[in-house]
Amino acid sequence: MIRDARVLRAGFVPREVEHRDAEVNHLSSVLEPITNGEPADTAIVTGPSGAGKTCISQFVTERLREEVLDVEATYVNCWRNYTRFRTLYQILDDLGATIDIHRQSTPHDELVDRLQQHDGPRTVVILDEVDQLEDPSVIYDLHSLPQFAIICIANKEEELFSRVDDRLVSRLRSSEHVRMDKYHDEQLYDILSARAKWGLDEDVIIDDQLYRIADAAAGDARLAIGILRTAAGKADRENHERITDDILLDAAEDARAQIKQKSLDSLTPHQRVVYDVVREHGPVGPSEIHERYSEDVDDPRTKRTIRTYLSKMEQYNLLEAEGTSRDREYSLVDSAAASPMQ
DNA sequence: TTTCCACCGGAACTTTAGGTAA
DNA sequence: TTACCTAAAGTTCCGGTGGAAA
Repeated sequence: MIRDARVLRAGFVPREVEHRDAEVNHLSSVLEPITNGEPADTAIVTGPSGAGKTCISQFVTERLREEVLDVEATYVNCWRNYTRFRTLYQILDDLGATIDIHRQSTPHDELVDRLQQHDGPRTVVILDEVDQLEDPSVIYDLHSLPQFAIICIANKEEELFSRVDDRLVSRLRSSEHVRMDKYHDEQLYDILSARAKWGLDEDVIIDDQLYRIADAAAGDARLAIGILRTAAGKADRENHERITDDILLDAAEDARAQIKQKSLDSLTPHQRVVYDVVREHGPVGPSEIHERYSEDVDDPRTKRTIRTYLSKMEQYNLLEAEGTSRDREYSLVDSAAASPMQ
């Protein structure tokens, strides 16, 4: 049933990108100077989740590396590498320059120095989910190094700009912006159809089912491909010749649950207790959350720390807050209710 | 309209934990 | 072993905001 599982994986970069010609050309033109050995401008790629931001950034970078011999590329997910240290470390690690760097005893400045001294080929640095950085000054660090071309990927440019200081805002505003919208259902259908063509045997899934996945994913290509992957995997395990409607229904729920579980796995034990309090008692106010949380753990953190946890979980789209002041209440985000499979 | 107070989040400070070097 | 260094996590303090009550 599954002809090529790679095609259905989340991080797969296709040979051809569907419906993003303008954005691909725009980003390619920003990186163009690199082909002549000159420094390139910083690019900012913005758009909603699943709009193909990471995909086109990697696609353009890959294509550049095919054209030019002396170009390196490195990818950093700033959600997982959210501190300045981890981001810089990840880049140095990709360049093979971290042998004698240690997490606790190497100062930040030494990592920047190390990057400055990097005398290898010009390097494209893709900073994905850059709005998740705790300390965005790392963008400034990289911006000042001409041998690195930076692609900053974020959901909303306002959120990115609101978190950086003035000197960086003025620099980023003069950067090239590539703005991307959600995919339409027809476009999502084309993407799914191409993935199904290369990844699955013939007649495993019918057009109507692909349209329903596109509809349920509501413009999010990552979710759409996730549903297709989950459905194909389940049908394969259960020895079906084709994907049935029941399998598709389950896959839509599973794909959403997997995305949520990924966020839950990144929580610390204390954060998890806070999440569970909201899950069991929400909608619930901050005072009650702290009260119940304090009953459930041996060494409770302060209210201020809990506020930081809550705000982090809001960013992860695990919780949502209503009200602005004394009427503030937190509850779980019900992602499944957003766009159920028909 | 004023006052009270829960809540938010920035800034500065402290504690913790892991690593180095003598 | 110990003194010292650093990043990360947590705490304290405090000004701003906005809903509720006087």
